[in-house]
Amino acid sequence: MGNESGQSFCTNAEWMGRAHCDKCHIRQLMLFSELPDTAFEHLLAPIDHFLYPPGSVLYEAGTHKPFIYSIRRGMVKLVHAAQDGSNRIVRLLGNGSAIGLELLDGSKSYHHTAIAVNQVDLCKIPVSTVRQLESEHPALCKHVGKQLQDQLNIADQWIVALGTGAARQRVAQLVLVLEEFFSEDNGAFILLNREDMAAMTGIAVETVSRIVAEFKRQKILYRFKDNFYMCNVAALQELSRYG
Amino acid sequence: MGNESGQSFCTNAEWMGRAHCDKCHIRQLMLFSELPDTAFEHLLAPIDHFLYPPGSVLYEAGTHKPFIYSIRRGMVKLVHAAQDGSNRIVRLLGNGSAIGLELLDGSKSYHHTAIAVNQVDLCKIPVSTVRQLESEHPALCKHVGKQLQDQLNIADQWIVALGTGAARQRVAQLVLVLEEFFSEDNGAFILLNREDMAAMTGIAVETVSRIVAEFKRQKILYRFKDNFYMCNVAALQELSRYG
DNA sequence: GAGCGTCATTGCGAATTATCAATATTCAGA
DNA sequence: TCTGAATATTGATAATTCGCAATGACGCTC
Repeated sequence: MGNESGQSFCTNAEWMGRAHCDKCHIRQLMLFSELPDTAFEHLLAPIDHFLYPPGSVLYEAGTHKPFIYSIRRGMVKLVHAAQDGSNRIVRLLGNGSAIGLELLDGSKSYHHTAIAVNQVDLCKIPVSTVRQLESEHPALCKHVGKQLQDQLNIADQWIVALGTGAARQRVAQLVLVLEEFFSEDNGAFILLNREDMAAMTGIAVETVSRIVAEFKRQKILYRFKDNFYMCNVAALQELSRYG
Repeated sequence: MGNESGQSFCTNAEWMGRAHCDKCHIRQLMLFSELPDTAFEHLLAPIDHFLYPPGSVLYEAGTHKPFIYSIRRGMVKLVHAAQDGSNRIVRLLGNGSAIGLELLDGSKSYHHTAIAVNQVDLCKIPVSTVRQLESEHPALCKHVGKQLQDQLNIADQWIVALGTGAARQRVAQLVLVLEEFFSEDNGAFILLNREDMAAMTGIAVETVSRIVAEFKRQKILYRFKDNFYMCNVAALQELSRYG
């Protein structure tokens, strides 16, 4: 159960400039979808746009910087660190998700540590800006609510799929989650390292490795290119149900 | 892992009359806290007030009735039923929590089955009423967001505390959760039955029973009265960390 | 291409947990 | 108080999973 996670604390984020929300080509996916272009004309604090390399720590649990983040592209893991040094991945979020929303609800600090899994492209939004926009555009409040509801759905799925059943079932479910939410256009997805997979399912690293290796031998899971994999969805669904 | 759950579908709810939100003595705890008394003057659809006996099914996953529920008193479990007949308890909610909020986000049906654990006193609020109030009082939207954030926090805690570690640790955490969130004024709390405890932790019923019995022998957990128990919090915290 | 560090895989014995079956306890009614 | 049904506890054994250590695979640098 213990995974020490030697995640290096590199925050060599590359600043990509001020965000131009009014011209953002993916705004319909983001937190500010449906706000009028004019909403961004009088912002008191700037929204910055960053590119983080894999492994970057976006923020740490217990700290407080007055920013929330909207993920344009890439995968972020929300990690809960236990006192004994082990850590559990609570949630995996991708394109269009907003993180750090607990700050909007009055929380003094972030509830998790957020770490970039691959290269992450995001906008860093001051809490004050969100509040300003919320007061001028009450509709934004609904979008925040929608984000929360989405994350609640993901958390529930996590509990049900990754927290129930034997190890083989959980790993099968995990691969299905990766396939469903994080596959690229070509249908391939990043297979996380075994340590992360263990931290997501609550299973020992070696056990995860054994099961993944088994899936590979059975050709249920196979490498597509680099660290991208593809899988036999039907076979995994069968496994996830009946072991 | 398989628990068939012979939960009887009894919905012998006792109607307690129309709710008078403007005079509700616990409104500050509820979804409509901080709305002015006048907010309730022109409601198009009525808010009803019910008392449900233990075991009542408030609603079932996949169905849709246009109501959300605000729990005034009592404990409700949100259950996810798997195809194989087993079921997992995703969340336990009590006084002041609102359930069925997924309907506000456009979901066509409830995401879980909601079952009263003990006697539950709640208000049944038409979705249309919430929408009406939201449009007249944008502040309500924030309260819905707060409810969602609260539930997300609970779900995260569930993942971390009840989904990680060995069986003994999980059961210890579960008892601590019951103690923290559901103890009465006298500090005692209902110890759920073993089947429910198993469905919350993802552990076999017999294993849960063994561990609970062990706790009782060690006087870490002891009966206070009827089905109310008290526990040694420090000892359980120790156990939850180091097995 | 050799050397090196990191991560994945595998073997193996120990510890934990599931599962089936039997026994005890509790609780609601009669 | 007695009785039967539902729950809880316990025993025994099989299956799974853990945890440690060894080995293998891969990428990177020199």
